[in-house]
Amino acid sequence: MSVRHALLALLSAGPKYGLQLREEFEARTGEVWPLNVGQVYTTLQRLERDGLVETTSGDTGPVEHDAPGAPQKAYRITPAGSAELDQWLRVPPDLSSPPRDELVMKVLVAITVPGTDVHEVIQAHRTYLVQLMQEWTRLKEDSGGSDLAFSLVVDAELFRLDSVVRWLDAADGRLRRARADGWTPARTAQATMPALARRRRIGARQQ
Amino acid sequence: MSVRHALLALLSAGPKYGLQLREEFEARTGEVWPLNVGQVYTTLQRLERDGLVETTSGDTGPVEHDAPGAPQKAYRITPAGSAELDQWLRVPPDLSSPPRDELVMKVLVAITVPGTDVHEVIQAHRTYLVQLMQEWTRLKEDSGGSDLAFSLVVDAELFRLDSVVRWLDAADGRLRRARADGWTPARTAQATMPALARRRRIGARQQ
DNA sequence: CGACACATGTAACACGTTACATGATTTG
DNA sequence: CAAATCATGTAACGTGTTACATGTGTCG
Repeated sequence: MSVRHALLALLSAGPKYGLQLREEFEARTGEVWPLNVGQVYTTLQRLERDGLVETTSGDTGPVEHDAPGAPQKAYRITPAGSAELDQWLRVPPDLSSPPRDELVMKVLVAITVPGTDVHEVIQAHRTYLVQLMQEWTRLKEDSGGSDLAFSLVVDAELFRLDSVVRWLDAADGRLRRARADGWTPARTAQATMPALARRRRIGARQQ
Repeated sequence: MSVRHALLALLSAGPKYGLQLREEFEARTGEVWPLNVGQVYTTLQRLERDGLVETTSGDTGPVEHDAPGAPQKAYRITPAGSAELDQWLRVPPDLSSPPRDELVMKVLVAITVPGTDVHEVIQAHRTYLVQLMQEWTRLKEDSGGSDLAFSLVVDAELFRLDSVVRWLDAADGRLRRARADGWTPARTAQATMPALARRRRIGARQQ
């Protein structure tokens, strides 16, 4: 839902066409978040279908020929689109359950995969993350803060990566402590066995 | 790609069937990350198609009738599936560009939407995030740390939310400073105008 | 002319969500 | 038996990705 509204926002500053939206999107995100063109067009189609956007055929230039395939098909935001955009800007994303994070998933899952050293997995990812942070930091320093959008996006990434590293450390400690308390993956697997499966196992049907 | 491998991981501890996978997935994630059943079945189909998983029709129970629709269709991980899982556990997610974050997008976009007070938008989200963190913290304390998976997932969410709050503060400061330096959204919009659009505007074709 | 950049699309796929349909088994 | 639960599946849609197809304009 991010791209959809980002396009709306770009259009709120004036009518634009497809490729232009792609380039402005990437400029606004410091060239850090690439956006493939195909998605721009399909998203624009959906926005038009939903009445949030309309094509200005003849406004930014007298286009007599409605011939299909004619270049420079400009889109303009509608009042409904502006309202939708205002809503989106102020309403916080997903109040419900937190998004599934792939790295967190890996650690959670590594706990119960036989023959897997969770500590080793955690450290491997930690090393990689620290390295990534160093690269981003270097890029940020090289830019000298001249590009506001770039600085903001890189900052966001650095803060995020830092939080992941700190979580990995916390998780490592938590797991070490749990193991010291005599906790084993098998015990958990048993404990989390669904009530259903406990009552009525896979093999229960056999004769 | 998270669910796919998570299912593989669950199967690496022994054959399981659809609903059981759903429940074990949610148990492993402290009931914080719900998983809809439909996705389990379609993902299993894809895993089977890719040879990472196979159905054990007759292993966990003598199922003479291969009648379609028969309950308890158990899946077993294949050697190829184990290899894939090992890979996934150790390879860090997406080395390339950072994921598009919706909240970051909102702030970036709010800068250039006419009639929008970025500071106000930032503060609105900040307030909400702090409130969310308090709720998660309360839930964590209530659980008393007895559920390892729950503690880990909530920790991850708390670290993440904290990093977002700190980014919002940094962004607010950065924007305040930029504005003090005479920076304006319009200037940026101009500066980030793609070379293409600068050379050959929307109206260039008229005439 | 031929090559290249601009510009718009479409097709196919992966993943995720919600909702619905269909059997089988258990339980009141 | 009837209702609830268990279990598997499908349909439709949104979003995102990659790749390809198709025009149009410019320029050497």
